[in-house]
Amino acid sequence: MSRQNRTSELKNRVMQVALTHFSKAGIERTNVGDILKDAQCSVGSLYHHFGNKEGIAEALFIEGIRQFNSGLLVALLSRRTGETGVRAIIQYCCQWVTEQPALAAFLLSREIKLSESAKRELKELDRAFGQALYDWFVPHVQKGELLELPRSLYIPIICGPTLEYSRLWLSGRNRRSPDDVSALLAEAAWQSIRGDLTP
Amino acid sequence: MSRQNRTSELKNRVMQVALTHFSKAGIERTNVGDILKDAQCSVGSLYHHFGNKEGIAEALFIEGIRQFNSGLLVALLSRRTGETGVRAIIQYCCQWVTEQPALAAFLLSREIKLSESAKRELKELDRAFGQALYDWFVPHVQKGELLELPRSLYIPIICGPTLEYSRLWLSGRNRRSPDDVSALLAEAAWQSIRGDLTP
DNA sequence: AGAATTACTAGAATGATGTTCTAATACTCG
DNA sequence: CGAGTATTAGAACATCATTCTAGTAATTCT
Repeated sequence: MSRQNRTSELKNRVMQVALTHFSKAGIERTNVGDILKDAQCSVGSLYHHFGNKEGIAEALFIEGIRQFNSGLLVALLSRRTGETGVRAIIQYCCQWVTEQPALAAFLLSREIKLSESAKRELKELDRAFGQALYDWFVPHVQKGELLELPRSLYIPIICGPTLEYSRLWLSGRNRRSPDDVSALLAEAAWQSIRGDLTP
Repeated sequence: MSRQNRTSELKNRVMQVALTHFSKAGIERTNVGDILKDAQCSVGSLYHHFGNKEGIAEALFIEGIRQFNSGLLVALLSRRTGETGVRAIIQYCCQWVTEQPALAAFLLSREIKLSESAKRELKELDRAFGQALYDWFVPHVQKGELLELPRSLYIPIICGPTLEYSRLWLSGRNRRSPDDVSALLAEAAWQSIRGDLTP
């Protein structure tokens, strides 16, 4: 196997192992030694590839956001009405959280203090994602299918309940998975954002 | 001054100082030494009163939840209709977050890994709070003013958007404070939870 | 009041653990 | 092949969180 392949396998292994630990015990409480042992990685390699412990968390975080965003856009962009779009967003979120609880718990916990460079990278991801969403929304808002709101409110209003429910479920406080209640959450999201001129 | 008073002053001082640091840098990244210095407290005292660093966080967390819950109940319990109650909840949340951003940021970040005893204490707080809310809700649901939903969905649906918006604001990503947009959030909450038989 | 107990304070010493450093190894490309 | 670069390895180091031992001051008991 080429060096490139071995290296990228090592990095993936480290990230997987780290995710398991982080989502179980949080970043602070998982110690580097355990990651090294479980991923069969040396101190030197780890610090060469990730810089420090938070570097692993950053890589996981950015990768997770990237994956979530792109999946959401796929689910959304083919929808032709405000209502089907909003419902698709909620369904996607519920399914995503339910299917990868560890990654979801990690992304939803605000435990990571990002470095400046990670912040920049994430800001750019956010900007592009927000723009893509916005572009999808505008025509439906203009038609009156969806409420006109300050731009920064769309995501909280539509996704807030789902994210909050997900946090509760992930922390073990609710029995039914987000996927189990996605229809109710979708209905609530739709009612809160529908415009006056719904077809 | 009596010893009791001096001691409780010290504990408050430590908690205030710790909150400042925690909300600025997170629990992991604030070091005990700084808290000791800023609060003029000795190592021995701190560990005597709080057990360890997380102990301070726990005390802050529980105290914050207690304060938030009781204020919310005061705001809610005097309302006589589903609509005014729901709007009061949102307004209270927005105001609370806007007025004490440091405490809000700390409570909304899921950084704390609670000890078993703290978990128990918090669970009891949660139970009592949930019960009080539920008791207020039931009659309005029965009248058809509010939707009938699984119990675990009321809080996420009503408060989700507000909490999500608050998180974004607290992390510096939105200019307008929750209090500035509370009317919009209240309207969204109301639309998502109103029943079919609204008076 | 005086003695005994308890609550609290103090800071030096310890230990765990994240990170750096130096050196060695293996791959790649000219 | 040989020079340069990416990667690996683990010992050494540095930084804290925490523990320990000893002391002081308040409170309770007799």
